[in-house]
Amino acid sequence: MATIKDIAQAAGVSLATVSRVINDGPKVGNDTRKRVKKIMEEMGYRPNANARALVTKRSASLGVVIAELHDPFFAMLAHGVESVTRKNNVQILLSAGSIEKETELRAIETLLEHRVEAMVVHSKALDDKTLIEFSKQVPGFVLINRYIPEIANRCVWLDNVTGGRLMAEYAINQGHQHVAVISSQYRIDDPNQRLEGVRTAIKNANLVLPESMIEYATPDQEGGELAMQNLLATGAKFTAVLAYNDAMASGAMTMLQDHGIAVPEQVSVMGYDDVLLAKYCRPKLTTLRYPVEMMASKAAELALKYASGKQPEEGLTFKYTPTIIKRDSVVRV
Amino acid sequence: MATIKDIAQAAGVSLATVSRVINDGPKVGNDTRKRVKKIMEEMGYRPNANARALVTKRSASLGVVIAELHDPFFAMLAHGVESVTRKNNVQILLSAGSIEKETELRAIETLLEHRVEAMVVHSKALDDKTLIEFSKQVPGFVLINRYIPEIANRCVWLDNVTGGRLMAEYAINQGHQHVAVISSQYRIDDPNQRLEGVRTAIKNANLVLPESMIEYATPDQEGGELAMQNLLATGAKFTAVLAYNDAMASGAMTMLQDHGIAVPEQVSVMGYDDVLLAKYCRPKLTTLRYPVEMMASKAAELALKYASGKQPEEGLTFKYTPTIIKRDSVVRV
DNA sequence: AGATTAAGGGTATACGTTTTCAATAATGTG
DNA sequence: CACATTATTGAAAACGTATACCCTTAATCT
Repeated sequence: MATIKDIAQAAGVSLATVSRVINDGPKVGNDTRKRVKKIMEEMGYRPNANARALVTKRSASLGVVIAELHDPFFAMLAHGVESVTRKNNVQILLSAGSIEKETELRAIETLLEHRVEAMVVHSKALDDKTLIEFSKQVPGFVLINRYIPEIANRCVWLDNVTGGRLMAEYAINQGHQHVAVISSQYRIDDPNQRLEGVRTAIKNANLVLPESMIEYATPDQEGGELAMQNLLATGAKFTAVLAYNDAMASGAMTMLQDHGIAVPEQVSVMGYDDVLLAKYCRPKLTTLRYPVEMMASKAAELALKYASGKQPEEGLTFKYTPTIIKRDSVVRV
Repeated sequence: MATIKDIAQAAGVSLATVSRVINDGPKVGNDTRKRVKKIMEEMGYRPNANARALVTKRSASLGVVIAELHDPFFAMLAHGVESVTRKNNVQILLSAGSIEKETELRAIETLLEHRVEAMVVHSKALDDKTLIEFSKQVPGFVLINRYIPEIANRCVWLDNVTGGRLMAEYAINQGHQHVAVISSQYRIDDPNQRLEGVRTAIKNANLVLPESMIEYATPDQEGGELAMQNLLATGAKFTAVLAYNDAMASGAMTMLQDHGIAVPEQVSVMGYDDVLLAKYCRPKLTTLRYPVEMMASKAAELALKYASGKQPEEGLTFKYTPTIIKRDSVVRV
């Protein structure tokens, strides 16, 4: 592969001149510029990004750490990031961390070895201290779907407590007095916060949520089915089910229908996240919209901004609040 | 950030020795090795991947070109690749090409600038010649979901013609004499090949497929709805619908149900790809399994293998054949 | 005892860029 | 025409790492 040196030789100029042409530098004559460009074209020259990153100490790439790509939620996240990196001619370096401490750590470290100065990180397994430490090493370090007070201005997150509250309030306003909850068995922040919001709303309405009306399972369709099966087995009475996410909601609906219980006529179901599947399943899911894609774009922009030297403002954070998307899985009683 | 030089100084050894320690090189005593390692740990040393790539001419990363991340199909593809790169300690460089010539080209070129020697490429917009040219420049160049005879040993692809045939044969074997087809309006290879297979099967069964029974639309749920609407509007009679993919099938089902037509009792529907949604929608979709994830892993392994110097065998190619997944959207008539 | 070898470690160069500084040529000014 | 600018170019150093080659020293062999 042709290097800058080859071009210089072929054009009869110095390395410096060629470099200036490549970077549209100012101090080069019009005729030489044209000549060099022509030769670059002919020889199929391609700048070496590694050499460039080495000397400039800037990598023109952004690191992304997510859990699992085949989860639609993360696919949307990645897409949100990609749309802004493409605009800015920045390359994406992708690492999956699968919500495991070891893996998340290695993912970030690999990115660090590549000297990316911008990073969008989705981490649930690492503790606050570790992440704060990383944020000191990487100017454009941004967390998504997580809030850490000490680095609030690097956090793009969803207000899950409010989300949970909105969800429950909506069900209650639709006349539901007996609600069941299907939560995730992984005790990371998100399910806890959503549950907390739900509890608050129920308390405010002077209703009760017995522990027996809460089922925990894996946050996917199978988990939703299983949780609903357990709920039905206990013989508990409820007219609405609030699920941790859309996949669980979908599973719950399937199980209800399999038991001859009509959704939403006999039992209403609510999801959370508004991923693709919410529109595809039947009945269409009433859910809470988590604007991941928008948030991911925001995070990427932020990361790029901070990376380019702009200092994060103090006392600022990027909080989003989910909104109810009314479809067909909830009905007034 | 500490460099090899700093470590050498702190440890009172030469650069070469430190480098040897880092790479588990042979010519260094046990005690020095330990001492250097300890100092590296203390100073938080991290090798600079760019410098390393520059001097070794190897990048320890694999480039991936796909269309759009938020399409579940590509999310699964990316996931398949990721699972093998993680095992091999290789980083993913991701570029989206959105099935546009310009964008796909830029995506590959950016990857080339990073000097990745392994690449898994999903390209539909670039012509054979261009891709063959690239394959000469990148030792580990592998195409996924595309077949080019000249570089057959670098192609991991699905036999779409056979897939289309299997699909139609299944419907016919279930007694369906009048089938409609919903295809993609984008005239890239895939829909054409699938359609070709369908046509063959119908001809073999001495049935006919009038052009009026084929509708073209965007390959998503909306497209499926629209296509079905058009089909219904013409008043055509059919008992089975073969869709280009699962999303279109799902849209078609929705529209049928909205018109009070029961699926599968009155009309059977078949999808293609077997993405997540096929299991989530109601009735569950009978579809053709496209083992993307497995194929993507294969492609990644191949790319890494070729990149490490192993020559591609002549006269070899990696063809996969889809299989029918029987669920609930097709019924015997 | 001298020669040979092996182990451990150091020196220096290369990888492909960018960028600072100095040098030259071209242009303008009085 | 002499001088001061300005525009264009070149030489060289630096970025952080790997490695081929050379130099010690001590151990082994004849």
